[in-house]
Amino acid sequence: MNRKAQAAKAETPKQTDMLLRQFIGYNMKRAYLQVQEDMARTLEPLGLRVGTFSALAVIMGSPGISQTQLSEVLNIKRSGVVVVVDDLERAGAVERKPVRTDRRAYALHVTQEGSQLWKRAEAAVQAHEAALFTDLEAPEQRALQELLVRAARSAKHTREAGK
Amino acid sequence: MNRKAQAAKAETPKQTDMLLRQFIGYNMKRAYLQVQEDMARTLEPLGLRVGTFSALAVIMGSPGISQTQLSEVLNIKRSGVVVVVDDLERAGAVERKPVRTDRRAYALHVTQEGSQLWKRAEAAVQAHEAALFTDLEAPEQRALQELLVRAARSAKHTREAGK
DNA sequence: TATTGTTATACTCTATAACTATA
DNA sequence: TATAGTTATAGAGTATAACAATA
Repeated sequence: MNRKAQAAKAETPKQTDMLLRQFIGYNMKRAYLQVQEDMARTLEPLGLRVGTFSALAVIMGSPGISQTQLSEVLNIKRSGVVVVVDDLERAGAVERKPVRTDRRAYALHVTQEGSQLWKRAEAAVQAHEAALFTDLEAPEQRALQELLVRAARSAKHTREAGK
Repeated sequence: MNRKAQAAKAETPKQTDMLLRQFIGYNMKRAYLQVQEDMARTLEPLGLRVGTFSALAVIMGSPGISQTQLSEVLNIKRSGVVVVVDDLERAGAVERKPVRTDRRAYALHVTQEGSQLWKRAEAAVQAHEAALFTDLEAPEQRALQELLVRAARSAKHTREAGK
């Protein structure tokens, strides 16, 4: 890229998206995409993607959970869970154990290897988020957390009420 | 779904994702996905998707913008812009006008029809966000807005510094 | 040589639908 | 009949790479 093009690029951020900035949804999208891209890069060296990282976390926190339950927590379809669990099982992080009371279902468990992987991944993401949000004071980060949770809940309620 | 399954589903929200809730990125994702789904439904009757809505807004705010500039604002590749602009042009909302000084480029302009479409879409999304976030007081909504903008900026700075 | 818009192609994530084996 | 997991397939959104026209 030549000097002229670089200069033009540097000038671009003069808010050509002014009409969009008024929308919470738009700002959510921009913030999310920024963060998610970095998240993926942080997890890659550990052999995880955002989806497998999330699944590993849920199975860690709820040993014995079924794939159907996992699909509800992660808000994806059962068919999508198969791929994610296949991936984690191939990596030796998770096991499908038979359920005595229901031979159709699997109980998902994190292996010892998976447990260690989780610890490393959790620490990596914690460190990464700490670095990522240095421009926000700790109370501001907590405020953001709370507002995001409440916004998601509000949106969910509104949708479910409007059926 | 029978009664037993419904009961099980109703019980599910006992925070099996506890280990994920600590991460801002996770809460951003959940909130964003909730909102984006509703956004898409709001725009559908107007013949718009989230991507074409955003592009229309930017072209409204920056008449004569080129496709390359648009790709930078929207954070997508030039090849992706072609599809979006094709869509808006087919709908009669946007025109590609030749640029005298550069015969390779197009200057994008919103037609009168497109301008009216934008007004309807803007009002629809405003109304929808107002309904969606009723659980948040107006000052909280503003605080969320500001924190999202700063979080995105912080993440961007961190990434660019870490090259 | 570099850039604009374009096309063709591929990849990721997710959804839908049909299937099996159990319940 | 209904459910758990699976498979095959398709769609949306985006990326990469190569191209013609123009700078």
